[in-house]
Amino acid sequence: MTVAASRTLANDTAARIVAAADVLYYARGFQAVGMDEVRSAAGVSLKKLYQEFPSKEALVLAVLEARHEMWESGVTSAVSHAANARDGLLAIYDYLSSWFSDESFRGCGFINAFGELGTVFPSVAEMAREHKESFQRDVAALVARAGADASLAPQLALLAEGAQTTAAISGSAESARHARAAAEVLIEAALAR
Amino acid sequence: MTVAASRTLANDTAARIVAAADVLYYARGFQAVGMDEVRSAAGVSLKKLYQEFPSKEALVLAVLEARHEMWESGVTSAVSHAANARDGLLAIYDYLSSWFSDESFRGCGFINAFGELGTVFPSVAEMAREHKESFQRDVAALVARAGADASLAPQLALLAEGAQTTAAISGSAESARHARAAAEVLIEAALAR
DNA sequence: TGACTTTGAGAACGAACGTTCTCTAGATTG
DNA sequence: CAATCTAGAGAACGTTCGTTCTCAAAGTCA
Repeated sequence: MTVAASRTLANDTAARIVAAADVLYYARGFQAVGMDEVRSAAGVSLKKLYQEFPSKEALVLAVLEARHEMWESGVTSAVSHAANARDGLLAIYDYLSSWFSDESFRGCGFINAFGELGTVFPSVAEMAREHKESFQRDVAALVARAGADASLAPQLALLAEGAQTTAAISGSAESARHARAAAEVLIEAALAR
Repeated sequence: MTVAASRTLANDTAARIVAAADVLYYARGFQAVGMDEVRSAAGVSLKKLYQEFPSKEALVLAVLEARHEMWESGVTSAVSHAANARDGLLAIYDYLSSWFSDESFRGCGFINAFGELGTVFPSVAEMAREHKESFQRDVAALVARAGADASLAPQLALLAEGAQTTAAISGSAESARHARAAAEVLIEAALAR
């Protein structure tokens, strides 16, 4: 077996483990899902699992990393289909709306991870912080492109954050509509100034 | 010992247990704190602990109940010192700001509980839902008193929710300022219509 | 083929947790 | 005082979990 092939195989295995763990962790919480259940869902031996991820903490971090990339590419894709920066900002809330409508939606995985593991694994808290900062930067870039004052960005981000937790707890996707409506008012006011 | 005295004693004991558990649960998470640690912090025997709360689930629910009442009275007090309904709405964000500045602040306890225990204890998920609905009603009542359209209420609530999670993860209280600034714009726009 | 390495299945281990049980010392009551 | 009840301290129990270890089967290569 060539080096390239073995690396691909290893990545495939790791990706399969991460995908299985992500579904379980997100649906039921990190502490409620044991390594043995991940092993079973991923169809892999416990030895291989610990070979790819030397501890549960490492696996959790890999899952969050993958989740961050999924989020980032989802937002980027939604924004890129908009005609201009203003519509791009609003597209974020449409993206949220479709996410909230997904049957498996259970809030922001990073907020959940922060609350559950933030104190026991500081690395998890830091990863959540990085994820949120990354989103803030994305919004700030769009706000700048739209020609609005920079203070608009954290306000729009707050609406997105609030919509996520509200949708999770209420079980309804309507918070995305409310967030979008509020964002429209804030953007209009910022552009009129 | 009279019936009244024994009831008071029982309530004192229960309140002490709840207060100790609240501090521990909020600071470190529910699953990270065992019954024995609660027992030790409350200075009570394990037998008495289980006599007051027959299970950890019951204790968690009592802690959330107490947290809800603290939140409710804090908001009510902050709002009541405002000159009018509009200022009352803004006072909510000032209240959040002072809460975020507290060293022990670690996000909304209900959001944390929902993420950590929502799937294993449906009663916890329902309690979080009730808490958030209660807040929505409070905001809606203020919005009505201010004479603004009812659609403003969920928008203002989203800002408050977003500020809480953002403050928790970022470790900064500035999200309360951003939320307040956005709320001012939304309220002004709603009243001008 | 035959020696050696790798792998998978799952048993095993040590720790932690929620909950219950035991035992003893002190309080209560007739 | 003697008999009975209560309550506290913590041992014990059964389970779960993260992690490691065992052992036999399969694969590799000279």
